[in-house]
Amino acid sequence: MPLPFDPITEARRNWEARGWDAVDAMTAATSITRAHQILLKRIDTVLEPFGLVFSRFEALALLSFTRTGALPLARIGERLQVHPTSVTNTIDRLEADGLVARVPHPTDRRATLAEITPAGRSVVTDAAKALAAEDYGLEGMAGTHLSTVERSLRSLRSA
Amino acid sequence: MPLPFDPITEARRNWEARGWDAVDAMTAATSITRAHQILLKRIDTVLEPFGLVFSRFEALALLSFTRTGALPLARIGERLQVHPTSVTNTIDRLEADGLVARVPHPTDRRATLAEITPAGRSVVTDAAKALAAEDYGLEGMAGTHLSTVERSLRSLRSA
DNA sequence: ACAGATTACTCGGACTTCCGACTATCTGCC
DNA sequence: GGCAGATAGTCGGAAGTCCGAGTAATCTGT
Repeated sequence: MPLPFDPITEARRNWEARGWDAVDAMTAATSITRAHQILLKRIDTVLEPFGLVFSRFEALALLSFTRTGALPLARIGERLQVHPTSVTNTIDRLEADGLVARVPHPTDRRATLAEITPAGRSVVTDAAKALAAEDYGLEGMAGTHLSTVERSLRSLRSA
Repeated sequence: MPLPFDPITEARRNWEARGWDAVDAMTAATSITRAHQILLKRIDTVLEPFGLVFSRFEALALLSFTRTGALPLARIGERLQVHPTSVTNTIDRLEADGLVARVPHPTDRRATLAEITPAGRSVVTDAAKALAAEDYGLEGMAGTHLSTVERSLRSLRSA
């Protein structure tokens, strides 16, 4: 089933043979794309028994960290770096499962707060343990590489 | 518009304060997810004038590297690590735009080859130049980090 | 030779994400 | 005050990905 060679190493060879530019950048971009594919699949597999996917888990975790357990949807979108409509969809699902509740913002009538429920706290705690037990899908990676990746990618997201 | 702090650094702080495990793995996983979001958006923006998205560009580039300019769909899926139905969809789009053509496999009547057209070769060459000019969306990253990321992620995809 | 397993591709459906557009509300500035 | 512009959330639609299932063709073992 697995290929007898690494597709990215092979792609790099082709790129170089063709004389195309920015080979290092291409290789890095492709690596990040593949890593994301693999990671998301593994994480969602772990999360599946909890009725979650990664984006919903992230939202739930974020809410669980707040002082009051609630946040306006717009703030969730900023933190998770996703489009407002994605937040609406995410919260819709979490609300349908009883893990969060929409409550009106006390002073701003435009805004809606998503508030984590006791069930939500319970689920997110269990799910976090399950993910930690699987190293968030990164089991194949040496520990030193974990912080290296984070450090190297920091400049990308700050830009 | 931009947050006054790094959401991932902030998340890490929360994880630690909560006493959750595998903090390094969580941070790395989240970093990869965000990097992918940013990257894909930048790349697709560059590719948009060519009527491409990254997955279609990758397929086209792969075909352009083959000896005959053609490959069975299944082989494309292996190389790009995507589901067979995604390949069908990708090739559908490329075919509709006249960048590839489906031709029957000469000896295996189950298989279909996707063959790059002259128009496809022209587009992929131009698109590759445009992407290289933007460093594949990785402009914010120092050169040394590019190979570091690729090396660190290699163990993940081989597993 | 031939039945069963495997492989290749496609279709329909479910999900997630984004964009554009729209309503409601708030804010700043004259 | 009041109006222009920004901000909050939702809806409809487009696109991409995956999974399960189905059809067709090829391969394998006895």
